[in-house]
Amino acid sequence: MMKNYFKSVIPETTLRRMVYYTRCLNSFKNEGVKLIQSEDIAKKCGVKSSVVRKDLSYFGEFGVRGKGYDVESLLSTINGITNTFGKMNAALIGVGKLGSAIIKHSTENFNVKIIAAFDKDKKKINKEIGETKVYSVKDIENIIKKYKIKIAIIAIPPSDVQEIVDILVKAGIKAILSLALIPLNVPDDVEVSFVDVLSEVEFLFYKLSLRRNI
Amino acid sequence: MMKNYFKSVIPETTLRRMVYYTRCLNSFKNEGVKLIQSEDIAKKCGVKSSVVRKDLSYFGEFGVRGKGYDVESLLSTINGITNTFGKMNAALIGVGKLGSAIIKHSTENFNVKIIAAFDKDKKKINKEIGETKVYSVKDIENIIKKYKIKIAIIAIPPSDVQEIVDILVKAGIKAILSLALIPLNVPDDVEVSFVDVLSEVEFLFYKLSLRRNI
DNA sequence: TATACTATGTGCTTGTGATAACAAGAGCAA
DNA sequence: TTGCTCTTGTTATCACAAGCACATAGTATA
Ligand SMILES: NC(=O)c1ccc[n+]([C@@H]2O[C@H](COP(=O)([O-])OP(=O)(O)OC[C@H]3O[C@@H](n4cnc5c(N)ncnc54)[C@H](O)[C@@H]3O)[C@@H](O)[C@H]2O)c1
Ligand SMILES: NC(=O)c1ccc[n+]([C@@H]2O[C@H](COP(=O)([O-])OP(=O)(O)OC[C@H]3O[C@@H](n4cnc5c(N)ncnc54)[C@H](O)[C@@H]3O)[C@@H](O)[C@H]2O)c1
Repeated sequence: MMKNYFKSVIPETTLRRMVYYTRCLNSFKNEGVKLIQSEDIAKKCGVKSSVVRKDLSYFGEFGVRGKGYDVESLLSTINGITNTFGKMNAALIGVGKLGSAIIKHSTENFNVKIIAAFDKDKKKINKEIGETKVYSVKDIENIIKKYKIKIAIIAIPPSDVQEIVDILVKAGIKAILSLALIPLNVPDDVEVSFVDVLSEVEFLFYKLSLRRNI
Repeated sequence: MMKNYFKSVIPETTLRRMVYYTRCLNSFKNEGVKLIQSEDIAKKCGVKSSVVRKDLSYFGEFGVRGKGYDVESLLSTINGITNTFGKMNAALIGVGKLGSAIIKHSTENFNVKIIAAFDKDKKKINKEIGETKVYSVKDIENIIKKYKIKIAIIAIPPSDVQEIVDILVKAGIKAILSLALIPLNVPDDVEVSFVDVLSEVEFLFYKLSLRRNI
């Protein structure tokens, strides 16, 4: 039987769901659950069980037929594949309202850890929020290189974003999550993605209004 | 020639892009640009021009062959179709760090307007943030009904979310955007969507790590 | 009025993801 | 061992979205 280890390409949708599966598995683990079925994961994540099995099968065979999946071993297998081992260190630029909300949020979430934050406001520099220290933007390159950080979250006003992006790329950042909705100029090997609450709300407005019109 | 007004179903992907198209059009309008081509929109939104034309064609024929689209009339046509006319009033629950960042963000964005915010903290109630007044959670039903608000954003701790969701649904809310990552229990006619910065960051970690392994 | 030109709108192909249905494998009991 | 049950892993099918490529319909110019 051909094993699917690292099939040429894994669908982005699958990768997105993997995030939810690991959360779900962690939550089962914390409840002391040892063994689960694809159906259990599916219910908790709001997808179909066949989707769960298909997704996992992109990486290999981890279950036991007739039984299910061992929670702990499935978790550590996924951690091994993604090389993250549950510890994902990221940087954050802009310790304003939004930035500090994200830092606090990350302390409640056991996966992503913001290990360094940056701001240009002297009043904020050298403060600590939980375990996260706030540095000057001048130190971005030093700190990013020192801690070998590969992913950064940007939560500053749009006008300054590209300038900061250039610094981040120079420092070796390989993926950027921007909360400002302006196009970013980056080399091909740097992943960029955007998150915006209000765009999502607008989308919901469109969806509602068209629903009535059909 | 059959006009496509309200073709049976419009793809979700199209609807998501419509949000970006309208922003793009507004930005062109503000720059004083009168006439544009699908190529212009495409470049600004990072998609292909054929996608733009296909998307618009789901709603009808708005362009002039050999010329392009009239910015202003295309905008008002879309506003007419979506019945939003550029004014999208939403409510927000939880005026903490995240909530107040979103309210501020909405003042910088000319589309979605947070016309009412709610909190349970007495110190925050009756304050005003920009033009947004903060009410007590006890007033949710009254205010939502009074202003006929159909969409709500939830930015409170996960533990209290379902309780608030029930109140919102009872008050007539038809779409909920939650920033807490717990499954919501709602009737079938209520749309639910989630936004989470850290899930997106985890996804980027997975993407990066698998990129190296292929 | 004719001709060249330009960008739209759309039919069609291609690729990708979702879903269902089923075969295969593991455990268990007699 | 044989047969039964249970859940995985996989295959085959369906649905949908992306993108090409061109006919179409409008403008501009002479
Ligand atoms: N995508 C979303 O869903 C979303 C939601 C809310 C806000 N936003 C956006 O996020 C940004 C921040 O919002 P906020 O409410 O936290 O604003 P804020 O004013 O509270 O905070 C901004 C912070 O960034 C710092 N800063 C500014 N320029 C900087 C620079 N060049 N280098 C380093 N630090 C810099 C400031 O000192 C401040 O601490 C805004 O532009 C807003 O539009 C996006
Ligand atoms: N999805 C994301 O990207 C994201 C990012 C950051 C934070 N969060 C989540 O958003 C939530 C809020 O974060 P924050 O940093 O603003 O926290 P916060 O403590 O600053 O604010 C929470 C606010 O909600 C109010 N509140 C609490 N319970 C309430 C209730 N039952 N009814 C009405 N109001 C209530 C509080 O009074 C407070 O004003 C947290 O649970 C956090 O995990 C999500």
